[in-house]
Amino acid sequence: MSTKKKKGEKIKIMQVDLSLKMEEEQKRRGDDEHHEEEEEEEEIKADENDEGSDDDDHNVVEEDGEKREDENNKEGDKETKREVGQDAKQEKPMVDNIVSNELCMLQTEMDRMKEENELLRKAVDRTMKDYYDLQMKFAAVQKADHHQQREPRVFLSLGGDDNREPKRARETIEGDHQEQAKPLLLSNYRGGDTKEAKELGLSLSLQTFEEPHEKDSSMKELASSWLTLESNKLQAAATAAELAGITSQSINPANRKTRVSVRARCQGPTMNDGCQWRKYGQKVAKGNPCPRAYYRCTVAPGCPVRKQVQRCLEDMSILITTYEGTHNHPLPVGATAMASTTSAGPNYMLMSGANSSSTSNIIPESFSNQIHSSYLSPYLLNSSPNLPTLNSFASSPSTSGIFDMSTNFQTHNMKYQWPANNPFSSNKDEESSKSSNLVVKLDEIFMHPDTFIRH
DNA sequence: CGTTTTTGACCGGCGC
DNA sequence: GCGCCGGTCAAAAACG
Ligand SMILES: [Zn+2]
Repeated sequence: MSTKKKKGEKIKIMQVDLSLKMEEEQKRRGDDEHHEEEEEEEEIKADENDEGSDDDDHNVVEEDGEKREDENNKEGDKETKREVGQDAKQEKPMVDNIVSNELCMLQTEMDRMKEENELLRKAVDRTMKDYYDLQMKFAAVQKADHHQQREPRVFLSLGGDDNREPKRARETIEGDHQEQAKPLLLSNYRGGDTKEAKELGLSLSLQTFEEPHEKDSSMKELASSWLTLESNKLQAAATAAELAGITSQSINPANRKTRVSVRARCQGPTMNDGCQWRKYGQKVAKGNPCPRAYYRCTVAPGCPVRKQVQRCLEDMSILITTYEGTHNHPLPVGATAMASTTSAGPNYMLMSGANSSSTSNIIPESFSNQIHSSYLSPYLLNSSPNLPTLNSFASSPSTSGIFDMSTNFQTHNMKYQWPANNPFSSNKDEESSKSSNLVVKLDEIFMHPDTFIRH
């Protein structure tokens, strides 16, 4: 394959590193007011996770609800304030003064916070806009000089062979990411040395292969982007991407192949992404003792989408799944976002800076096993499907931050063991609980992670 | 009995 | 041209 790519096909890898610090910052500040109260609950939950880790669904649902409440809290502030005020009035005169003083202070404080919050929010919006503009420009530039690759890197998403060179590249590149990702989300992150930090991401990579003769035409339409949004927006984004992908499909039927490779911790032979697949072949790859399995989408008769699944040879618990092509049909309800990722290909290319080829995309097992993406989910549709802007749920380091399910890494001894129950230690769970909340925002797309990948 | 998996044959690209 | 290799086909087997 590698040879193929080198020669016959041109691969453009565009990497946009989006860290959106602003957003994160804002988020943190904005949410802190509420999180402080909830942190305890979260931790408790984390503990629960420790013991019975298999009730992912359950937890997710709960946490999801929680999360929404959390979001609502901002609006609820006013009410809260008033209520407090009323309460104060009912207090005895003695205390009254003190209380009212405190109240005033608190109120002013709150107002201040609100203002700040708004400012930050605006900042975020601005940033997003800017980013989008940049993205567009980038696309334009890409158009213009697609012959001179900016950061052309050839990588393969699968196969033992491609782990060599790309790996280096990834490491260097990811070095940057880590530094960003770490501060961003993992404030409590402790495990980290570089290697581990690498895993921070749930990054998804997409490659576009252009048929030689189609280079020019297809190139024009291609824009690769990484975007990160607030996690709840991610859904919308994903959906948008899906929809976009589908529509564009009809217009522009797969004249280019997209590839998405996903790494997930998964014990089963394949991860259940909600799509229907028929196995049509199996081969042992050269460098890897583990056989590679080839599947074809059977959801619709003529669907060209294929996927290949192979265990990572470095860590057998990791399953590398590479999706290729674009579905010619809507995905079934309950299909994984991953499975649909390819549909985003035509419009948005996601590239993991880290270049997927080797390690960038890792999704916790539970995650990979039960992600529903709900194509056409009402929730998703609500969120604002038309933003042209968007992002891919599966993108970059920043996203990875968002999904940050990666935080935890432990010893290296856990190869081959990915216990049904949470194998990891407590502090990790702390983190995971937090991240799970984040993840939950993506609810239908991602599920609460119970295991994590480390490398 | 229809569908999926298994598995060796087959094919095309590529390097030598 | 030959052999290697990744990928696919398809007949047979397994499955439900
Ligand atoms: Zn399909």
